[in-house]
Amino acid sequence: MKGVYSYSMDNSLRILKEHDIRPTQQRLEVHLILLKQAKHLTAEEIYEKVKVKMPAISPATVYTILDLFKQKHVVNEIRIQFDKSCFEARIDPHHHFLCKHCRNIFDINIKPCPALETRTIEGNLIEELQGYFYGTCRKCLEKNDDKPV
Amino acid sequence: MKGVYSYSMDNSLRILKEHDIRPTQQRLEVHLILLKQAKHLTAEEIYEKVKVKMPAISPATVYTILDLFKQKHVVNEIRIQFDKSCFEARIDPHHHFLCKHCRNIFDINIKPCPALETRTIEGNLIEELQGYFYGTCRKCLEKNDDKPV
DNA sequence: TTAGTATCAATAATCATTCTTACCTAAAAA
DNA sequence: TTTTTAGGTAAGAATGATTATTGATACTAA
Ligand SMILES: [Mn+2]
Ligand SMILES: [Mn+2]
Ligand SMILES: [Zn+2]
Ligand SMILES: [Zn+2]
Repeated sequence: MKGVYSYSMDNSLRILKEHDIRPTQQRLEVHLILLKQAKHLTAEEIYEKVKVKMPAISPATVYTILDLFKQKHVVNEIRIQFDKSCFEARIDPHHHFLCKHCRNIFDINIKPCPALETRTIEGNLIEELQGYFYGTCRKCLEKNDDKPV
Repeated sequence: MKGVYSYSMDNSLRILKEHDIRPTQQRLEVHLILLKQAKHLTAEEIYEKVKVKMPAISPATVYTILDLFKQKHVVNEIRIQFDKSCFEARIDPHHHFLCKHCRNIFDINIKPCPALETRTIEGNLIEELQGYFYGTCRKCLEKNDDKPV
């Protein structure tokens, strides 16, 4: 993660161009937000952030842009929460953890993960994978906060 | 899988009792359907099947029952499809594959999977996990059916 | 029996996401 | 420059799976 992404509009511009995405203002803004945050944001959260700079934008536009970004592989969509999607600029396959207590979502590194290292399983071609872990995060364990929200 | 489940109402009755679930007709019926199918069924599909025997039942009841079953760990819910959940009677942790072409969902066995063998990762306590794989299944590869639906 | 509790069906409500439509913009063509 | 064209966007309606609510019924324990 460190240094892989830098947070300038120039960078977003370059990345969009590299992926054959016409860089409109709205698309640049959405992409920059994801780059800057380096977090997992819902469409709603992204919409709220874009609206600060572009008050006229609509949620549907954000959804459309995220959909395009997904197809062009400039964002990763995760469905670790049942009721809504999150998006992130990190696109290399990696797993996620959702804490039942604090509801935080963060990346998980499984040391040698066979799932991440193979292209096929039992003859089936893997084009995408998602690993979701649910439980109690380290911080909440320390707080002895055992009951889920 | 072979022989682990048998498909009688007696078996459903026993399993519900073992999990402190009062065995109503509706609950037994939903459970039996999942046992018999040994597949991944949506709430809608389960509802349609229950309705054959119990025409008065409503979708909300099926959702309520599935929710109870989840809490009591007699079913496993998988969210490999973005728009709806599937349920299965198999409750030991295992991964799933969704084929983009034929839309089939099936179990995947990762030989030694560290994720399935550990209770904590980086200090975080894992209480549940889901591994979702997306791509082209063996059968569709054989058919040389390369384009997703 | 009777009060208290749990379950259920039906309906309405929720709410993230998608669809539809009309307008707008920017570049290509003339 | 003017016209054409394609694509992008905003707004609001529609979708559809799931959840909440509610009133009725069935079970349970004393
Ligand atoms: Mn991530
Ligand atoms: Mn399964
Ligand atoms: Zn936590
Ligand atoms: Zn297939």
